[in-house]
Amino acid sequence: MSVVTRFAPSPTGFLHLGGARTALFNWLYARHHRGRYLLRIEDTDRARSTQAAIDAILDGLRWLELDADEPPIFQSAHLARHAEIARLLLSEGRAYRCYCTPEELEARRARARAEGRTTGYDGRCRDLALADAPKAVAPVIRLKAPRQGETVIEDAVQGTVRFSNSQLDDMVLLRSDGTPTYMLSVVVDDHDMRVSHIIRGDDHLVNAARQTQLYHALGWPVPTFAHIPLIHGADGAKLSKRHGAVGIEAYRDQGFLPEAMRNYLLRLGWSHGDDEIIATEQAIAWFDLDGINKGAARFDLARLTNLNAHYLRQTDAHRLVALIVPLLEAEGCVVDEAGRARLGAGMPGLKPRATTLVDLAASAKFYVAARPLALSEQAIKLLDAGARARLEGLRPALEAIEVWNEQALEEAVRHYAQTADVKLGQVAQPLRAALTGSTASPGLFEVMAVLGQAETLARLADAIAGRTPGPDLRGERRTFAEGRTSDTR
RNA sequence: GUCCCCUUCGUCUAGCGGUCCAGGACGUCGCCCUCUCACGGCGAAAACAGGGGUUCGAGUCCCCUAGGGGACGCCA
Repeated sequence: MSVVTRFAPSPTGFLHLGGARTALFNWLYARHHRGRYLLRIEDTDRARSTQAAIDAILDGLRWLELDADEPPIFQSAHLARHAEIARLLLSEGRAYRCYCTPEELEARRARARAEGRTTGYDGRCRDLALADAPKAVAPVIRLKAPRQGETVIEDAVQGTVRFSNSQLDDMVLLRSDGTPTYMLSVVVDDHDMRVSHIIRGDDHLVNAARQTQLYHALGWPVPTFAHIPLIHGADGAKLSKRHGAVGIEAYRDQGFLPEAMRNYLLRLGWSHGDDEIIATEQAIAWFDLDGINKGAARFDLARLTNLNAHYLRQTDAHRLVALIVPLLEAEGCVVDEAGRARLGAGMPGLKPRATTLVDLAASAKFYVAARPLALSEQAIKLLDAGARARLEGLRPALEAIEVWNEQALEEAVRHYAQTADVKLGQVAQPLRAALTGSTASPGLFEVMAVLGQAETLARLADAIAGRTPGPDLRGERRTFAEGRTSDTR
């Protein structure tokens, strides 16, 4: 039997982490078995489904590079087929018309709850004679579910889970307006799409039992279920409902790489021994259902950040430059070809210091910033009269360098420090402040080499002369650094 | 309230009856490297929820308790 998996989000919100991981697992499982992975948009709730949500989900999946093997399937396109199946069950006596109104049901539920009884439908219309049916109300069609015995699901993750049929009421298949419910639609679509493995959040575990009853009533083979535990927030509560609209795109905007996200999500609830860094190709080779844990996992931003830093270091300079240039331009930097070249040359020193694309861009900004450079407060403090005098003293040595490379620069600076009888740091730190506007940066000699002789000397001259942009610009710089990390648009 | 699921360091987890006075990773702390900040290297603190069984032997199997989560719609 060939493996067919699907990710079936309802477009009523954004793609959150739990959904992203469900998609990942389905995708990996299909890839591992050389099967097919499909995407189905469950848009049968016309009132709550929105195009914006559909776009957000599609965008998120595209960003994560979880491509489906066929164009997305819209469930709403199959409504007639679903209704037909409901009527088939009705004609076979496996379903029946129920005339209870939503108001009556709600009232009964409230009473049952108050009296401490089960709130499920009591089945009062189950054996209603057609003659006794109220003419005024449009009926729904409910499944005539078994009342005795139990419904057992063999879950690839949860194991054998038993539900007493007395706990499962007669679910609505077709609404009074003739549209199918989710319960009917999933079963029919999964069957029609020949889905072999249903991998989804374990909030669907009880649904699996009800759907199993439906499969039985239809005489269709039951697919393999794999209910994966939910992802909880750092506070231990369900992620999707209590953590607002943290769509996957928020992580993209915060500067995370899709491969880091995939690795993080993969290890949340699934493991392969002690392996932590698992590239996607390796994940495809290793992924299986019995590596999935049963307990819920909490989201840990520190871990995601660490993984992201790792993948950032693995990424070549060219791609990183392409990724941060838009961020730099959004901050008003003009990045021309020379700027790109500088950024690319500076990447080896920038990469190990960054954790996200956003802070990579922030720390790379000095390479493409216009002169005179904005200085951080600490940098300004560092460039006191004494420091500027030292820079002045160093200047001739730098001007005299003919082959401008790291080695020559290091020799020149160290030699100056020695002759001036000061520690290297007393020259290096002011120099760093002058060249980068900051007290922390990649290695100084690398910075100078990348900047080039002309730019280096020009920035040096600015610092010695005390030229800085106005305080308003410095304020803007701070806004840049702080604003990006908390930006969640 | 009813039903279902879960419970190993702060977090993600390894462990599928003896090799576990419980291993790895992130985070934290210390040291080293060092022109700053990182990277990196070395090291430290840190967990089997509690109680009963079963067994020669239990983190591993069973039961109970506690705690956590999920589901109970003419939503999906």
